[in-house]
Amino acid sequence: MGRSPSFEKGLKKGPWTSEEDQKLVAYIEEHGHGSWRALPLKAGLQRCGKSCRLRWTNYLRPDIKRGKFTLQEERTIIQLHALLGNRWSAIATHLPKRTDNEIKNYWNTHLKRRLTKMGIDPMTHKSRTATNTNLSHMTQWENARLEAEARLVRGSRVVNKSLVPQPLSIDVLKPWQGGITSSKLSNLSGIELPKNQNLVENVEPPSSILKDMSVEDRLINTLEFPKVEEGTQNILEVSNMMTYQDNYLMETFTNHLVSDANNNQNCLDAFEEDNNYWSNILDKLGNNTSFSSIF
DNA sequence: AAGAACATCAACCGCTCCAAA
DNA sequence: CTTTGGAGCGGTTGATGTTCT
Repeated sequence: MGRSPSFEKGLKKGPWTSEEDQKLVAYIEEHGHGSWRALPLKAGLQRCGKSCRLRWTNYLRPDIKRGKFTLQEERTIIQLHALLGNRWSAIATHLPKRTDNEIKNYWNTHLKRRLTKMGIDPMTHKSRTATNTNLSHMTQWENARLEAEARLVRGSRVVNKSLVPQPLSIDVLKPWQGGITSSKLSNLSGIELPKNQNLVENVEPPSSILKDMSVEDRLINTLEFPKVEEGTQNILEVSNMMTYQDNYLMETFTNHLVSDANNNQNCLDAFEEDNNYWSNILDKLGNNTSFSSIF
């Protein structure tokens, strides 16, 4: 509901001059930015505070890395986009010294097009060829999860509606930033976890190790499938597990996409291995027919 | 050499979120 | 509880640069 800059008259727009840059940098280095709205007047700039903030955070800030994205950075962006969608600021927090604007531009001008050329839908990160059997399990997981959530919402099999699974995948990186606990996860997801719910403890990352790990390594090492004793799984557990598995599958798949970007078949072969891994786990759960049968 | 087409990216706009009054 | 306004986010634009014909 903030007042739009368009209400503010006589302010300069368009590209910044080096003189304006110098004024802004000099002011912030001496006083800090403080209130962005008040800054332009104090710094002697004919700009709105919003424009100043943008110029500083996206261009003038000293801790900004510019130039070509590395292969590692590209991998991270694709993986995080698969997990987080177009949440550029969230993605940027995992790419040191890169701004959300820069990542967004790079995605739109390079990565999106590259995935499209490879036959991958850049929004869903799934193959456009629906008949591709290598991806069938992913589709099953997603469909089954959505169906289950729909059922839960209708209340058909849930006693406590607070147990309706929330889209944990969206915020799945947040708990890793400070080590996950049951209460933290509850706060983040809105789910009130039952006391005998052991899933969270099973996916808790070793925080002492976690802090020194790259995002990629965290993904690989954190998304371990929790042990579930026969007969103890409930809708919430299974749905949460599926969310984590979706993320794991997407992560491994994008790894192969980027590292072997020119060879689709190799990507898919490698992905099949990962997919088989999860199929084996399903077998251990005693669900040999399909993912949907869990529900 | 010229201009059309395409690519890039800084910057803007409209919107939401959230803390403070 | 409601209102206000600052901060931040994501989508989009448009100026500029590069490649193609």
